[in-house]
Amino acid sequence: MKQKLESITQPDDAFPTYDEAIWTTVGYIPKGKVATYGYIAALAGFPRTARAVGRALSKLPDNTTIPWFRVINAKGVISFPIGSEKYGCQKQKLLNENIVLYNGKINLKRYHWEI
DNA sequence: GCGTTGACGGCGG
DNA sequence: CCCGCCGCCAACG
Repeated sequence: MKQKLESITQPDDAFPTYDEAIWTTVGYIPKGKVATYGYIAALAGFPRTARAVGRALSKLPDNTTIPWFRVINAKGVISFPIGSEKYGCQKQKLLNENIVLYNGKINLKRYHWEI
């Protein structure tokens, strides 16, 4: 993985596959910060593919080191059914980084990652 | 090729 | 602020 930050903004076939591009980009989200699906898609070089980002993340193995839990939707909400195991898992990982939810929502003004 | 399916986004009501 | 509708787009059957 020799890709550097600059390649995030200028992807041009910098990655072999769409999934690789997404996973790598997600890996750049700093601890304590979050990013929306659409934002990740744009940085990876595939604007308007927010939905596909979720699909790509769903392919990750359970033991992955990629911080998939730092990706939330544009409303600042975890994109899993409230109360589901996945939901609780993601919420816990975020809390571990001091990212708090207020009424189920994360304050994007405060926690969203900006390049 | 075509219709369906999502860990989505934005806008209007 | 909370829906709901519609647009988007990569997989999958």
